[in-house]
Amino acid sequence: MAKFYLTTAIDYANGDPHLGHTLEKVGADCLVRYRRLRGDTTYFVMGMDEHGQKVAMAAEKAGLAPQAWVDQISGRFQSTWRALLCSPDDWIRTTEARHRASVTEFLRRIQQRNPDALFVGEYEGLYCVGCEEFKQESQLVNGRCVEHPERELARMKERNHFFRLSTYGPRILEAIASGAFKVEPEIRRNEVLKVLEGGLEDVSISRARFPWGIPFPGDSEHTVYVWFDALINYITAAGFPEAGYDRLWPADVHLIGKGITRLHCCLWPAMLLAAELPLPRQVWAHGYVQWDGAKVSKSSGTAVSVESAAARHGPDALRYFLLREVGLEADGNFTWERFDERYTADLADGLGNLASRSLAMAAKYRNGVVPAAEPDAAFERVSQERIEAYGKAMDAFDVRGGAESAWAMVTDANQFIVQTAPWALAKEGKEAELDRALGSLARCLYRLAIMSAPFIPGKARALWESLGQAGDPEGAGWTSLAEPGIAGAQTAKPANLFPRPEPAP
RNA sequence: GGCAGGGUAGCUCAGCUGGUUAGAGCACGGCACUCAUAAUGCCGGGGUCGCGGGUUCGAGUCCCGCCCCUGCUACCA
Repeated sequence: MAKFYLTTAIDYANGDPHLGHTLEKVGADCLVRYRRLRGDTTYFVMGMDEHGQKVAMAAEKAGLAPQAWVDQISGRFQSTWRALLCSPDDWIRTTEARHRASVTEFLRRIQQRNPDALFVGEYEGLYCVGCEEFKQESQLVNGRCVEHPERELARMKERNHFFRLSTYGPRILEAIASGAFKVEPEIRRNEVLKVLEGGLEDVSISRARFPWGIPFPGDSEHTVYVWFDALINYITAAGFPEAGYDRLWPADVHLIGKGITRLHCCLWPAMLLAAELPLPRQVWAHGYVQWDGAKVSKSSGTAVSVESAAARHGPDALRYFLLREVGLEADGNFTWERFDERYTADLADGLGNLASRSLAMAAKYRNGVVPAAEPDAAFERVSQERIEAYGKAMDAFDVRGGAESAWAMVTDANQFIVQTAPWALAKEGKEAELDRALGSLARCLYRLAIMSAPFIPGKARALWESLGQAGDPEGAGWTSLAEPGIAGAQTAKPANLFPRPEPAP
């Protein structure tokens, strides 16, 4: 049994969750549920990044102390993911004591094992007194701060702790080349390789003026730079520095957004190398959800809220849409029209209706009991092909392909129904053939309940129960797909799994 | 500007090392069926494959140029 430790990016606690965050959490949950189905021992972590200047400012704006503010935000994120049927094993927050201990120990470890990796230096940059922060060249307009164009930027120096990132490029490059550290999808790997080949620069990892952070070990005047702090969460959640963290660490996958690829593929591995800890096996950087073609982010206020999207057709439907339509590779678009089309076609008229008609026939002709008959050979053969394609796609994080393969079985089944016409068999008294047809359909629904579970866990379970099965479909395990044990089961027609939307007045 | 990826039916996308009339799903139109959530099945209309050159017996598929889109271009997460 393999171990599968998956993390998602911890979200920055300066605003509410949006659809962009949602894709990642739901995508991760889908992968984890699939691995569970495969029999892996999974460990799935989500959480919050709660330190840093922007959080402190957001708290101040809200009239709250930082801790009170992040408590509130954290609760909001957590309940949002729970409502979307995510199944994390842990919820990590960077303001927790365990994380403070982890960051402190992580830095001490570097200080002990590779003291050269850390040094005190001068950070020099353009400082905006209005914002009270350093500005990057790229942030400036006409050489001025956008927020305070009336002020002159001051060239200032600050004593900082630095991390000698520059020395780790070759080793990271080597880890990627050897496959020990995988960066996916390919487009992201190419980006990272380019950066590494171009050489890394040292980075400052402490801040002197931002009290909302973890004190820098040995220098209480400074706090740990928020990214250095945040990245460590992945190993904190594994239990570091307590004994036994290596049961989970290294992580099998860090699932992140493409915008933070560099931090996860350059800075984080370098930090781990400096601390002499194993690198994660893989970073997967997904694309973004766009709203009508425009980027969805905390800065664009026009975007759909997660609540309204989930309320539209329920949480299962939102998960399904994001996974089927956007997926984890490229960017994808969210529109109400498209969402409604997918919902109606794939869920209501597709899976929902298939379950409805199949179980109605089972009830009508066999009192709901699944006949123990040899399944239809052709239908069975196609189903095995779907299962294989599904597994192949899901293994490669291709959730779109996985959903496509699973839902192709819906079409297969509908075709099978029309071809065999069980109602005609019943009329003609062809009992053996009717048994075969109904038994084949039950097997198909059984498989669909399992294969759809990573996407629509709530509805998959409802289907599972209506098939007279106990527990949840993931628990049935991968091998039960090949040979569903459903003959003799007492089924019941479920309430509409996916009601058709009311026609607009 | 540099680097990377992409521009194929109304929409989302497949099209491997070039080869007969360019595919799928959704949407749309017609027919069939009645077990089902007026659902399903079958058939069909629909594309100058970004633009212009070139190589070739033959090019979405290779080469050159151009246009457009997206991402990255390092201490905002």
